[in-house]
Amino acid sequence: MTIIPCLQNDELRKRIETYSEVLKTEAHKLGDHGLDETEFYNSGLFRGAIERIRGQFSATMGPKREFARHVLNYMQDRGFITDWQSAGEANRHDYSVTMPSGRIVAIELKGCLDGNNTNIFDRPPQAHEFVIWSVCTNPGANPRHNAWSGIHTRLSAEIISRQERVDGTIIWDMVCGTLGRPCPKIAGEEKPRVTVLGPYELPPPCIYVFPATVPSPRNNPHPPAQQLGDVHFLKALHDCFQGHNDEVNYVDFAVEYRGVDTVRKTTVTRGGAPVMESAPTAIRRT
DNA sequence: TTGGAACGCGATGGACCGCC
DNA sequence: GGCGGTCCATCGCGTTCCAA
Repeated sequence: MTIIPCLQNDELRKRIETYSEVLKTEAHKLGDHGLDETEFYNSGLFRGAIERIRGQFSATMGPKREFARHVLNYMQDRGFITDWQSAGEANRHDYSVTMPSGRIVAIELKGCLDGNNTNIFDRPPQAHEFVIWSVCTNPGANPRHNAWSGIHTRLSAEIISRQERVDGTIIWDMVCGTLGRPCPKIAGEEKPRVTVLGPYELPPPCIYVFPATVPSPRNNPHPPAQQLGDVHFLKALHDCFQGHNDEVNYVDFAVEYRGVDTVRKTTVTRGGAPVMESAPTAIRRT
């Protein structure tokens, strides 16, 4: 068992690696820069161009917000949520959602979860629920690495060290269910659970439910994960997009002191069985 | 010694804001 | 409206640490 059912497309990964090698060795033949091979690779032109393209991809939030807008409108149209609005640039979170129960949910949109940026979040004081939603638009990314890195390496350490509660994480985007990232949850189904939503054809989301309280070595060393129904937005998303109960992931963190270190053990349970468990790993914060 | 995990940093673009 | 500065976002990579 693994932390997330889907996996990196191995063929695509190999093709990316092969192509990037070609690009590195043949790039001087492209364009009209007028440099010979040695001059080209010494000029910084190649490195600069690569960084510029990468930055353009990284900084483009448009398609991610478009995806979230489609999903939230769909949920609102069907009564799973009452209302939603963009939180605006002044706020640290991206969306504020009102549930039929009246609860206010703050949603923070993130990328692939691997990287220090995952740790940049603030739970707004008015939120009854706070959810982090990973929208990874890179079909070549490794979902298993990113899910584990995000939940254990980044979020668990941040939740514990900053005492900031996160109710859950969603790993689900427009690449899910495409050829680049086929969804094992619906593979082989006679009638695949696909929701057609604007330009997207979406399998059920991958949902991770976190504890209701922040773990603390002395007072609260091992709080259990909440039930899905405790986090209204996650339950609504699960129901709206045809999730099965045995597909929901429950995450808990056990913390303790070991010498000068605070260590945490992250456990992910799905379908009643542990699917991933870390060793007790120290939180390093300088 | 080596390989992998953890995590901070670098390079860049986009959004916003104030000033002219 | 255009320009420049600032802040914050992204992902990949480098460094450090530790277990095998």
